Amino acid sequence: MCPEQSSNPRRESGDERRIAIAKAARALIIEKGLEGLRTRDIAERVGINIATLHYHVPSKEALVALVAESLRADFKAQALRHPRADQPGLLQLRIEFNEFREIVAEMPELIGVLSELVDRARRDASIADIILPMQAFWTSQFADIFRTGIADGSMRRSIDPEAAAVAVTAALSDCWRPHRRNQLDAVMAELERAFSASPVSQG
Amino acid sequence: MCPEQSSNPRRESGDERRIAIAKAARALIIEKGLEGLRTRDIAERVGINIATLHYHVPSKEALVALVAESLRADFKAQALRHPRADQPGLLQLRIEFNEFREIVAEMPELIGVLSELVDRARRDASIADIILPMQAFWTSQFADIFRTGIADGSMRRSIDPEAAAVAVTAALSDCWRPHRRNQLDAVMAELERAFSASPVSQG
Amino acid sequence: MCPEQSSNPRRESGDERRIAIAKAARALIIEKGLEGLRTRDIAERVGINIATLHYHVPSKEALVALVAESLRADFKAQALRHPRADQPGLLQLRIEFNEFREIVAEMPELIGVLSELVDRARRDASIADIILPMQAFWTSQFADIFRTGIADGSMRRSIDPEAAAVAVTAALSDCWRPHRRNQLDAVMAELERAFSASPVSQG
Amino acid sequence: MCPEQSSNPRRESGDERRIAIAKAARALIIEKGLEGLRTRDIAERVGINIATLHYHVPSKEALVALVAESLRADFKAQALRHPRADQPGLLQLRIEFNEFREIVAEMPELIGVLSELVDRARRDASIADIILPMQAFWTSQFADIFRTGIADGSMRRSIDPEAAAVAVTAALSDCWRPHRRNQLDAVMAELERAFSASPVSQG
DNA sequence: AATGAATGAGAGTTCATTCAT
DNA sequence: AATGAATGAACTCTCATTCAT
Repeated sequence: MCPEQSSNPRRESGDERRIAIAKAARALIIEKGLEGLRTRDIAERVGINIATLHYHVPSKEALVALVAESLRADFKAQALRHPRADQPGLLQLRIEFNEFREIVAEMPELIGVLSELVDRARRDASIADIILPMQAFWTSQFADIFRTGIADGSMRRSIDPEAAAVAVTAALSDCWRPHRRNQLDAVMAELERAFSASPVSQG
Repeated sequence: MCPEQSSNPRRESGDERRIAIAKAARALIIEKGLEGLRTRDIAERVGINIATLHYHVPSKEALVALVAESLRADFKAQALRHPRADQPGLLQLRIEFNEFREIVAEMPELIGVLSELVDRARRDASIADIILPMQAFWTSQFADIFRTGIADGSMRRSIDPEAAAVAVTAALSDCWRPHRRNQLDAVMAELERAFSASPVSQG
Repeated sequence: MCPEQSSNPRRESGDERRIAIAKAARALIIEKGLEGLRTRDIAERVGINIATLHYHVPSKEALVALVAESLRADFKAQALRHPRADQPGLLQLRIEFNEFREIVAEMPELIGVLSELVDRARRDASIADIILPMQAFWTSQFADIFRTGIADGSMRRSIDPEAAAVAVTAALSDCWRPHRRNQLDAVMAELERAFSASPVSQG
Repeated sequence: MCPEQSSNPRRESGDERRIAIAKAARALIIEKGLEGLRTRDIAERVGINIATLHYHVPSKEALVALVAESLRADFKAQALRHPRADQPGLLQLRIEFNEFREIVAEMPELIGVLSELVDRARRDASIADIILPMQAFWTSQFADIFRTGIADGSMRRSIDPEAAAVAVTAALSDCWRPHRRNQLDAVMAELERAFSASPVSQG
């Protein structure tokens, strides 16, 4: 929230600056959208000159790629925090949902920036190269869970793992949007019921 | 000879021009994205001068609102073509899916422009005023269907109508994107199974 | 000299503006060199906004091409003023020299701008396409004169017309430079002697 | 082991660095022109940091002066290699032409950089101070030759030594340009005929 | 002697908008 | 209703130069 919070020394190493630039860019993408992103705003928020920004990140295209990369790094790091091996599929789904809740809570901009980049990936191949594999990876994680759940009997046998995974990631992405945020829990609960095997609860 | 020749006459009534402008703008939004939309490109495509465009649509903000309005008009028109009263909920869901397939086939840009505007609505209140009600209307249609289906027994009783409706619209919107288009049918089929009452198919 | 001499109305036709832009650009190239040419300086001298300049001439590359074109137009116009058909070669050479003196007097910047563009033509194909033919045309005019002079006996028989033409145009171009200007007449006189047939004056 | 290894050591004496910088600058002036010369490109080619370059050569103006100086040094060295005292003027002219051919062959960039600097000298007094004397020296060498040739009867008596020298240096400079290079021999031959006394060959 | 980081000034270009006709 | 010309504000990017180490 407070852009000048960090010590902000006159001189920092290149890596630190690049990280700070990516962070500022992500915040600004959330505020103004990717199309409203201005290099001068980023520089100002980082506390450096516009020319210094270009020293660290040579072009706006490279800047967006940097943001995409930083997104991927966070995403992977998050994915590694919750091992779910050897657990029933339905439980794994719940774990994954909790993980998503954590992401929304701890890095509220991650999903938002991601969906901006997904949009741009449609028209920008260099973004697509970074973003689409991420999206595919996320989807494939859910597909794996569905396959596990079908096999261990915790999920409905008729599930099409790939199609279900698409539906789930789409729903989660959509619920990230502020006007949907309050429906996140209800949607997650509905998705659990939709894929759960338990015919009992359906009476 | 015929004064109403539609092939780009020098002078057209204001309404005709505004419709042509909205149409050109929608096509360009699909091509270049909302952030890549340029008033000059629209004018060129319509075949008028940039100043003439501003005569008909006073500002870019008004232009985007015009696009949103034209979207709403098409959306409502489409919604009225398929009466579904007095049919089982599950069948209504299928009808709605078919309707979506028609939209994708006949007006492939409608959903794309809509999702661009939904994104922008987050940061632009004047767009939100037009777009969010549309989205809400679309979602509420699905919620109604789910309520009907629960009541008539064609759908799973445990459905949360609002949450399910959000999941469905999110999945459909996501499948509109080119790289998901080929998964549309599979996702629709999966959604039908997910909300259908039939315990038989689940063993 | 006085940049604001002309009436400088608020609005002019595109052609008039383009001519004024080319004129201002030529003057500035003489003052600051082609590498010191700034679009903002041109706009200021013409009395228009920088964006207006870009309205008339879309890019700096196009601007330099415009200057090259304007040079060619002036050059051709000048070439047509002095018919030399049916005269002895040596006399034609004198006429050509007088013509050059007129150019230096009336359009002192023409040769200077030309030689700047010749330099740039070495590294810029789009300039080369316009400038090199001009230079070739100028050289070929002298070669023709030498051929005539050899045939009619007014010039030395051993002349290599092409080589002599190169030497003459090089010498004239060089003498255009301010620090050589005062030697122009002496050099021209020397060139006349160098190619004249009259062995008497040498004997 | 050998501390004076010339293959780009980390630390070199100031003079060596300055020589390397001048050499790199000359090559880059040929490639991109004086207006396309960038200090960063020079540093990169020398293999040093941009700040290090500024340590050795404090400003770009000083850099261009350094190039001019290095040009003068090479020029003088070349001039001393061919003594022509006590020979007929026409033969001296041929020797001088051969010398020019050697320069073009051995240091092809020397004339090119020189003519770039001559252009700039028009607008830059500090360059003019170095370059114009060089040019004057070169011209005066030819003027001396012409005076000798007139005196010893090997050249046409009507020659104006100064004017002829200007014409010759201009022609040679012009023929240095790539698109004229193939005409160099023909132009030199023509110049020899133009100043030779031999009326016999004109027969 | 050398360097990574930083910077002010300024470059060309773009764009929605307005003016005069 | 239409248009060519004009514009202010803002954009990304470049470059010679300087600072701290």
